[in-house]
Amino acid sequence: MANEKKVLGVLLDVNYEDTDEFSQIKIFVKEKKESRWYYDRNFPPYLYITPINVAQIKDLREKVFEGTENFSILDLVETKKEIHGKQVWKCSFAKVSEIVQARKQLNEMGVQKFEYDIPFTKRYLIDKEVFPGYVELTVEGDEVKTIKNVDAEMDLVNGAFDLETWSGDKFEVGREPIIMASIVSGRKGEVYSYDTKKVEGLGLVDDEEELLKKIEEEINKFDLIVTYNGDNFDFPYVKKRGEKFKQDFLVNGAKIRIKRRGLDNAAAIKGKQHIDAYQIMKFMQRTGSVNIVKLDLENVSDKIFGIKKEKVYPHEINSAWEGKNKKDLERLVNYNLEDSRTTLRIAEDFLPLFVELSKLTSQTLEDVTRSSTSQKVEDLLLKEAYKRGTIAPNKAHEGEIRERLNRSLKGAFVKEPLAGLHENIAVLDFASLYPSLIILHNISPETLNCSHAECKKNKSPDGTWFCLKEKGLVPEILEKMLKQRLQLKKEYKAKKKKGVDDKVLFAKQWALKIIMNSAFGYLGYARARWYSFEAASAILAWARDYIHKTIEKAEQEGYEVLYGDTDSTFLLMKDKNKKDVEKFVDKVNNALSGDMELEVDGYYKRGIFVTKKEGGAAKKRYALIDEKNNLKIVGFEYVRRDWCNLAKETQRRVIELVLAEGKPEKAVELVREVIKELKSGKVKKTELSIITMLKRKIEDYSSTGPHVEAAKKALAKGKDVGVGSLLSFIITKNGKTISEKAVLDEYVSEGDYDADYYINNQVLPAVIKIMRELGYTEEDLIHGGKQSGLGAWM
DNA sequence: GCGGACTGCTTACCT
DNA sequence: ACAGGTAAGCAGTCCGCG
Repeated sequence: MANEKKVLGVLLDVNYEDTDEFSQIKIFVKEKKESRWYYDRNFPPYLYITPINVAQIKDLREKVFEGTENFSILDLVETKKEIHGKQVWKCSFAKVSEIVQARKQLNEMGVQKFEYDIPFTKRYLIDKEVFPGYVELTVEGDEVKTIKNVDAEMDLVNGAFDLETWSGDKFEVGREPIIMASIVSGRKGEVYSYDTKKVEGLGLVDDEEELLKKIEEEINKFDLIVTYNGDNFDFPYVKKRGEKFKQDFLVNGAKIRIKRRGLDNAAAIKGKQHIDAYQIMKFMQRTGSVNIVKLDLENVSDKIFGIKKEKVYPHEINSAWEGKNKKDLERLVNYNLEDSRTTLRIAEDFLPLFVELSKLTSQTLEDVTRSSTSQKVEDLLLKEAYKRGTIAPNKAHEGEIRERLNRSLKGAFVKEPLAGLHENIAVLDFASLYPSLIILHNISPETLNCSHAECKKNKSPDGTWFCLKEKGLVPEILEKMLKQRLQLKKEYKAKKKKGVDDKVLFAKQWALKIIMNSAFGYLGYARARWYSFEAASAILAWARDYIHKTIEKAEQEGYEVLYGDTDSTFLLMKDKNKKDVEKFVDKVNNALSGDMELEVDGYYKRGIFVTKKEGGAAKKRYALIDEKNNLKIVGFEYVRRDWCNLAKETQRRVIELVLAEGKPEKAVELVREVIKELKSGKVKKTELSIITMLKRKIEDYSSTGPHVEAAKKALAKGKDVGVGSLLSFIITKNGKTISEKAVLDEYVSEGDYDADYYINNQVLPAVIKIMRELGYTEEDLIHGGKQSGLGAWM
């Protein structure tokens, strides 16, 4: 074509808009010199149907084609695809809205429909087999003719902003003025305000309206705009304040859209990507990649970057801004700036991971930083299913979901440990157990109980079997991913040896790991398109089988098996050494298929398992120490946020004294010191706070524990405690029951705590379970018994 | 009327 | 709003106790 030209740039955003006649895809591409929208007017929305017979097709054509309904079918063509043994037809429409209309009509006609609820922009990326990132386009004017990804580094401008607002007596988005804002990009950082004093590093503008304009101007320069909770705070705030001044806050020439996303909001900006770093942190927390008690910027900065950050509390903001005290104003300016800096840093640290997740799932960064792991798995499956030419299963209706939820899966096997102190422990585990099982046994919804007699060889311990002739969708994808990840890990290690820490390589393998590890959960997730009770159940049955057999073999080799959970086996080495253990692992692996691999997770010189309250040894709770004296504490109070710091820290030190030094007498001494300290009334609030999440609305609790009662009291004082908030409370002296005594720590004065509670319900229980295994009783801890050693008694 | 045993509800953890 | 398995605290109730 004469007017065709090639364009290289970064595909940043995908949208669509309606003309009078049709819906058109528009994509935002950042080129070297300019950024602009291109349109694809040759991609109509569509769905699939399986008509019952020829008459029905004719009927569809006649009745519907001519627009006798409030929609018209653009095209109705036969495809080579099949579902449930029926021929599939592709039915296209001019507008997205017509699909919604047609769905009703098709229901009435009794025509089965598929893939009718895939968002149009998602559909586009799937069908074009393209993901957000570097692309090469051929265009004619503003029209996209072809699009494909090319391998190149993205060159985007990232920037963060953060608002400070006047702190009124009621917290409501947009209610009070914005009084300060910081904007950071690269090393550059600026803070703006008005109506206040001049201090170092603070730029002054005329008024709030000017401040809004300034923010608008600055963030328009960015491709990726980063905030911390901008979905629910910063963006809705500037939007509301803009409306108040009858001056819409515009980014890229468009208003900010606050979209509903499940139970949450998301602030979307056309042609740019809004990255909410708080959503990133929540995702990292959910997937267990980080474990931070509270996800405020101070904690995140400290725990992720090791940088302490000073907080300015809401009640300090107003007077600081008024500027009576220059120091306070400077503190506020610095706080505002550091919030943006930390925010940008979080985004830049984790963005490589999300870029890779975006490539895998073909979703924009905006989506991939906000979607759940199950959504990511589903996006990947939709994409890969399209490539294979298979039709995606429909989403289940509520009734079906309820039925699915009624069936519960039998889970993994957990061996009851041997309680007590143990020496020389080897921990073995299966590498990526569930993905390996899925690949090895070709477990997928569509390979279940196939009709070939010979596939019954591949029978799971719970009786179902999986096809051996055709590779299933899920195992096919996982196999590719597993191989790729192994390769990436190898490359990463090789580079690291040369002193290069390749963050992109690391992110690539990390993204694969996250998706692979979620595949099993996805199959058992009631709302999944590819839900399969039988597949999930078979995976678990095989997993139980493998760990049982591993334990059995170890015992045959003369090991005593201390403990095991799901994919791990703890061996007592006794007279055996590391070489023996490795030999045993090799032997097991030789008997296994190549897809399965048992590995040595680590060797530990000592470890402790404890006795449960009601007798028997506690599962999922233990502590280990290796040759280098690294402590690994699992499941105990120490790792739980709903125990106070004092109890947790005392427990850690007791474990350390017992495992590293073998000095229980010192532990007794320590505990007695702590008790004395508690009795003195001098222990600080920060040591006594217990953190518990309010998981539902207050009125929905049938049993109100301490955190609920503390929330009630706070609510009465006008504090906003909503579902999902982390409550930090203290057991005070006032009240009868523990719940009555519970008060949020911000309302408690230093020294007002129930020492008996903290001794008997926090410190002692956390510590006695360890000491009991060494023969100590609660009495010994309180009164300092056994200091002279056991010998004196015996 | 009191204390221990037990139950149900609740949360956070492990793999 | 990915799965099940697990421990344990707290509130409330039951039970036995002349």
